[in-house]
Amino acid sequence: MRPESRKQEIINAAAILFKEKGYSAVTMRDLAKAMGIKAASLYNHIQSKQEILSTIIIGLAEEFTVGMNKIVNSDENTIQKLENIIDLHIDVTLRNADGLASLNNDWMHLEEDNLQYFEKMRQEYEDNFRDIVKKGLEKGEIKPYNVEIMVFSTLSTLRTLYLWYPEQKEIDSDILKRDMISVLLKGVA
Amino acid sequence: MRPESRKQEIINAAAILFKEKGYSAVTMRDLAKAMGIKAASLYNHIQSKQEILSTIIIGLAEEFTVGMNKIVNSDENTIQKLENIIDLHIDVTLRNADGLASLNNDWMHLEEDNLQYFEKMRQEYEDNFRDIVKKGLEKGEIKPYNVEIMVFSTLSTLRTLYLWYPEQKEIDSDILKRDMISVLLKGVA
DNA sequence: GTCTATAAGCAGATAGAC
DNA sequence: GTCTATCTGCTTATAGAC
Repeated sequence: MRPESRKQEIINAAAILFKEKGYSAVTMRDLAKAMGIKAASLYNHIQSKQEILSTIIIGLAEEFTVGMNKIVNSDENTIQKLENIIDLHIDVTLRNADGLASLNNDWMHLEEDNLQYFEKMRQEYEDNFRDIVKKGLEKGEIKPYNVEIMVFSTLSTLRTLYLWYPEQKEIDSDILKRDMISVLLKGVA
Repeated sequence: MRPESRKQEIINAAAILFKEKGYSAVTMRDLAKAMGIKAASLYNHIQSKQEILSTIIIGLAEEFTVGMNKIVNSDENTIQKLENIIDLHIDVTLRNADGLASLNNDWMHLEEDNLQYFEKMRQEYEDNFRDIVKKGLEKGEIKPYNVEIMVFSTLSTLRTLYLWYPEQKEIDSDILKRDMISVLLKGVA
């Protein structure tokens, strides 16, 4: 383990608490107790509770934005692009499952500019996803079901991985990727 | 519209607010404002904020428990059982999408007995789902992928329907059921 | 059934000592 | 970098008038 800055330690501890109870239900006193210090001491490292939340969420949202842009601009076919999106979500989940809880459930507690910035990134991510599916449908690379249903179904599974994967330590990440791709693309029946 | 009791009106208004900001971030003053009265007046109809939450969540959890028990005890094959589970989730979502937000995101704020009761129902629901998939796999009715991945993937899509379906008013509920069954059981590729 | 007034406690955050 | 002490405002909930 490489040493982390005190600020990053606080953010990591906060992400765990936010995952358990949600941003609004976690107090600075809860967070301080988890760090083994008093609440006032936290403010020597961070500016506000809000700064912790925005650091967690915006960083992750930017990772997804960068990853999706690479996939969209590649010249692979539709199925390969969908596989790469699944890969992207699994990779981010393995690296920061706790933070993804905040991104999924507490983004609405972002303030001002960060809220707008986040919503813009999320909208663009979904639009990119939808375009990939639409083009695949036009080219006959995927089945002619309702586009919104396919996008929603896949995305909601990938977005909820953070809740489930940490419990499944016995599943190797390569098997996870392979079976997740199979289940989402080819179904279970 | 049949007339609703004032208590039920309050619970419905609360479910909408809980969906938007989460249980902890919604104050009794917020709820009172939504109802057009003062916060103190709410207590003439309900005992506590906690009572509102448990009424929303426990009622829905019991609906899922009853529905799942019927499916488990039927003599249909695995694919039909999975279709019936999809049906169950779509039906409950159409009837009370707002309440499902609390069930999914705010169950951890239940207290004492209700928390234990909820967790027991959720565990049994997941166990029943897993058993259906396992038996289908043994009988060769579904594909030999990792059981946990299939259960998680399907269940996370169904659990997140509440976020997405209210936005998709142009999709007929029969088309939703048909394509949802196709996408989850047969995949998109 | 709704109101005003208010209790009792907890929230995020700051000041200043060590 | 952490502490104690404290401010200010907001939280759920109650009491009692109308």
